[in-house]
This record gives sequence, structure tokens and C-alpha cells, in this order.
Amino acid sequence: MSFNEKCYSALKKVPQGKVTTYAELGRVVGSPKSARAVGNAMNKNKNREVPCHRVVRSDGSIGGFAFGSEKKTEMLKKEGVEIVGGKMDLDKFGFRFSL
DNA sequence: CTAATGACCATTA
DNA sequence: ATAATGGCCATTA
Repeated sequence: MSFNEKCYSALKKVPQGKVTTYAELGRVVGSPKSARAVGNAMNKNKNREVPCHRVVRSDGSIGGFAFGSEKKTEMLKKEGVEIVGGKMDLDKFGFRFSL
């Protein structure tokens, strides 16, 4: 199982209306400092089952998206995530793994 | 093996 | 608030 697949697998656990961060995701899959690599994994992802739009930056800003950051923002808003000034409250919308 | 790339992060100024 | 800097890691050529 590749690093990318682990990321996808973990990301699938994130429910609608919640988000996670690149750093968090990296931590979950066992590489606490692989935020960048996680981003790469998302970029290459082509599996539709993977909600790659639910991954944002640590400071609550949107981050990038293969189809455009704006698209990503709208998708999240549709799912119920409140985004103000291009940012969101991770304390409220951040999914906690292995609760 | 090395070098380059990137949807990042934290610190510092 | 922004900008620059160094680090960090997996993938790919």
C-alpha cells in the first residue's frame, strides 16, 4: 500500500460538513511532517470516492485544488462548512480522527 | 543513485 | 497584515 493510498483511505473517513488538514492527514497515516507529500497525493488522486476537497491548510485557509480553489470552496460551503474571508474554523469543522 | 516538483508548515522580520 | 526562509516528505523523471 502506497503512501497515497493510505491518505485516500484515511480521508474517506472524513464525513460531509467536516474537513481535515494536510498536516493532520499526514499525522494519521504515520508521517507527521509529510503535509507536502499529502498535497501531492491529493493532486494525483483520480478516485471519485475520495473527498479530496475536504483537505485544507493548517491555518484554516482553503489551500489548493486541482480544479481550482474556488470550486473547492463552493463544494465545502454546499456541505455546510462556513467559510468567511477564505477561511474556516477548524475547531468546529475539523474532523477528529480516532475519536 | 540524484534532482526537481508541489493542493504544506512554522518561524521570523 | 504580508514576505521571505528553511525544513520536510513522497513521488517521479
